Amino acid sequence: MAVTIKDVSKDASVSIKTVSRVINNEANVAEVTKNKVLASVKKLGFKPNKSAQSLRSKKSYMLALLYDNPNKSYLADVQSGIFNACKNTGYNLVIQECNYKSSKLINDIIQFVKDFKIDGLVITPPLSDMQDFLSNLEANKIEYAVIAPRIMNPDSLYVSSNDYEAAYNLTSEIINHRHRDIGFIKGHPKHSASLLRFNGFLAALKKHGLEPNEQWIKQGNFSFESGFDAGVEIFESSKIPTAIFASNDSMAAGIMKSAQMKGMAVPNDLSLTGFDDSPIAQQIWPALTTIKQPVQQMAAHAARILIAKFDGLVEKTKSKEFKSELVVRESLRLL
Amino acid sequence: MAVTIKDVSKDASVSIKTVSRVINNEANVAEVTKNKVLASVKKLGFKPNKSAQSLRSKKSYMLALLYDNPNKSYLADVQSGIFNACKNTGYNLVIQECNYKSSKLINDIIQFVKDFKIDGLVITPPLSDMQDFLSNLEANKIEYAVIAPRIMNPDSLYVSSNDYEAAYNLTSEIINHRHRDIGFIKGHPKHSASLLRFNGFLAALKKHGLEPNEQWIKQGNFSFESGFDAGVEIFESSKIPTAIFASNDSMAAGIMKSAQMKGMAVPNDLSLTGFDDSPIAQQIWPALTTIKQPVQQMAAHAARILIAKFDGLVEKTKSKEFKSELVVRESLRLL
DNA sequence: CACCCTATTGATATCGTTGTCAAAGAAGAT
DNA sequence: ATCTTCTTTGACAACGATATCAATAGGGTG
Repeated sequence: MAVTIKDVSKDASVSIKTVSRVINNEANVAEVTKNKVLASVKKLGFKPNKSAQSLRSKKSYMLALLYDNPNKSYLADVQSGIFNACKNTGYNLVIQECNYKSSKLINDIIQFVKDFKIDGLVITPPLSDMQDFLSNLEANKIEYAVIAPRIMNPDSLYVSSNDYEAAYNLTSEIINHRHRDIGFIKGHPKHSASLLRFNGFLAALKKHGLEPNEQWIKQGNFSFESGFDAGVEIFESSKIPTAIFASNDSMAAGIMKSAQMKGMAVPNDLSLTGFDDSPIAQQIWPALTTIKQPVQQMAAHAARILIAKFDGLVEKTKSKEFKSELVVRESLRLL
Repeated sequence: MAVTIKDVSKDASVSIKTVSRVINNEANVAEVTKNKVLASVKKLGFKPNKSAQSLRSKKSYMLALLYDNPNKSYLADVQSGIFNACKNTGYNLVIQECNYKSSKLINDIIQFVKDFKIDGLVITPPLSDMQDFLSNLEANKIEYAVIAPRIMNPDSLYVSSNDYEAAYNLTSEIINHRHRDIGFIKGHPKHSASLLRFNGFLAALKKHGLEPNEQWIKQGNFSFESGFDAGVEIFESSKIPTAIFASNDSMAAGIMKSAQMKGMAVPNDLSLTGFDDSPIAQQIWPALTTIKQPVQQMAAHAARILIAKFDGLVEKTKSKEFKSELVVRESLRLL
């Protein structure tokens, strides 16, 4: 039989309510009493029963991760980050796959949150950019934190990265390698990061007095296949760029495959850069020059600010922008 | 306020205990009563409160996935499979990363299961092959199902795949492409699949009257890097094989990278095959000939047999071996 | 010194289920 | 017709925590 609050109260010779006060860090408990109780808690190895707490307090101690993202590596990192943040907080994570195109989405999610009494949601792109979805959550008083949203409302909980700046820097790096004819593969149109990366790219071109060439700018969706298709199209153009900036690594890998199938060698015939520093960046040859994002840390932070929002025990934490860094590998060469 | 069992009991004019009986599918409820209750349940949209159930019945309705596996894609598939199996069963999944080398492992896990009152564990390789770990779980009366264990105890819950047979077939396919000099990269030594695949390879060689060449047989650990290193070593040999069978796709990708760095082209200078049909198999060029395993389905089945074991409601399900299939792509060529 | 206020503590109700046990009725045995 | 057994049902306790509210003690104020 496990140790209950009753055992602790007996051992510490106080009422169960006082024990409850101590473990919930409530105000107005005398220091002596508190220490006495804490000693008993430790001595007996008491752990509050989650179900009982949950039943009485109407909290589930569960977060849910909402995603509609085919990128397994990204998802794994996000999950892993959240799990780390949850450790020792008493919170747990459930994972909910969504379809961002579904018209029932918002109702399904509200139902899901109600059914499982989820305390809060961590929301990843592209869901994090669907304003009506988010306002709907708010209208239903559902707590959430978003990862990489388009609009960073200072009142809301979010984590973001400096996509614009990073894309600007990466583009500058390409230009510094004397490339002038640079293609660009856009990311998923619903992800705010796509626009930020594209704008960073355009700004860097402008800064260096270069004009974007529409023929070399293709719409992708962050998938390997979309990169491959974009590559095929670009290589059919009359003139071929000397470098291509793909908005993520999977698409860069897709382009590389299409280039190799055309008989072109990277980086000799074509320089290539990605974004995210996902595992594939190093698993192809030549390895990709890319931008490394602290995805795990971002996800962990999202979970932390969310928990902090509704859990008095936890230290308050704020929304934050994370910095990413340039990783130089072989896929980009000096012209 | 949510609908409770009390509301249903009023609506159906029966006692709460009878409602409880119906929702738990207990015996000895008259058909008429049952239907009456079910009608009320549906009408009111009643969902039992998990916390209350859990508190009273001492079940958590939670499974845990134990893993120590660096392969994100594999892990994502396993998770996804389990989540699918959990849907509509009322069970949930928590994920617990482990370190199979840790001496505290078993104690940590037992503590974890006790703390969270986990109903059952789904265990992936290499943990699924640690006999003392598993016996220890049994001694502590912890329910578990293993994925791809070395020893398939008919009394235990497991799912497996036909690794031996698949490796045999894939090797035969290589030999049918007229290769005689075939290298092999072993998988992680603690994974039972590694041995099965290697044995399947050896058996096929033998069947076709070929001798394995020790120089071309390298120990890997399923990681990209280990494949890369094995490739580097092999290509330093006096004689180079015409084909290499890597025990998984990541290692095959590693070999491909090392080959390309040496200036060798796949499949012209070297044929290459993988195993698992993970995303990377198609994200490199040329795409890998490999073995497709139904990982998601296997994981889902593992969850189902586990739930069936301790949940009377769910249909009984048995341990099962899944069949994998050969996927022919460009990385293997006819000599 | 009487009064009020605040800090501290505890007794008991409560959350929404399932478990225990007994009662009532139906069916079968003698 | 009576006794036994089985099926069906419900009243109420219990799970282990938090919430409510009242009681007590100590300190400050006029």
